[in-house]
Amino acid sequence: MQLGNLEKSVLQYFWDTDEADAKRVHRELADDTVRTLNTIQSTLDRLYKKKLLFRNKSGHAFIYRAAMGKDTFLARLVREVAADYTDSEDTLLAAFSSLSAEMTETQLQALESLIDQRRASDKSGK
Amino acid sequence: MQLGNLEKSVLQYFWDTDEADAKRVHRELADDTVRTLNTIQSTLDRLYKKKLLFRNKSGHAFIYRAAMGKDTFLARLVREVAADYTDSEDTLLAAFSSLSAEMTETQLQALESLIDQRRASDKSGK
DNA sequence: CGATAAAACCGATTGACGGTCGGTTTTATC
DNA sequence: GATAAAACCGACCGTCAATCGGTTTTATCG
Repeated sequence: MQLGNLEKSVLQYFWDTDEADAKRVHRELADDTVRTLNTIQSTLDRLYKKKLLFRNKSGHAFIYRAAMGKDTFLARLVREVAADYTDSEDTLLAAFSSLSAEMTETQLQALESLIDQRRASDKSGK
Repeated sequence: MQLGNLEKSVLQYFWDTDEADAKRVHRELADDTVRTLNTIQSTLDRLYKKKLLFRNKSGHAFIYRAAMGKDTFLARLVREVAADYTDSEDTLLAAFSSLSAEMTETQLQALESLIDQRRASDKSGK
């Protein structure tokens, strides 16, 4: 899932903002001095077709919202990238292993507590 | 660093093969029935300009070799992808954290031994 | 040293795809 | 049913990988 710059900005926008229609995105997105509302609409539509945004109509306009959280999306991207370069089913581990080679001790520790948190939430919630 | 399909195949080839010239890559790469030697040469050149392959001349031809191992490259890609979506300096951790949410207990354990290995090699080697 | 063959290099073309909009059609609403 | 708002369509541009024909460079050998 390779995205263009505007697509990235818009997605980012929806990770900070629950929902918005094209007009609002156009108004609030940082550097929209140049862009037309139409451009924003196209981008919204492209992201919708890529299933990265949900939408439903309200009055005249579609209201959009992110289809998944940033974390989920990031994880998906990373898995995708890794899958492009590893045959094994364990692309996750492959990605981790290559990354861990560059981590500092502090980061390794942070990672360990991440793992622990993960286990804790498995036990309690759900 | 976005790569096309042929570029990926060629890179993959050089992770299995120490060095080769265009002719050999063309001959040995799986589905080269269609492609011209020229196409391979272009791709080699593109990868060279992207600094993903080294090369030096031997006789008429350039001999190419991978500029970095697969793991290093993968790590770089993952960091790049993550950096596109996180402001923080800690894109590595961000990527890890999103991925860890999807890992099984077995994988978590594998990850932990990875961390230990990493520490062990820090102590001894280097 | 100059012919020759091999390979590099150059440039053109095609196909995707994102960004950008103008213009037309659809549609909610009064 | 008129109207205004928004969706939708289609076109064009820029970028980039893939592809390859043709020209230039160059290593080598007689």
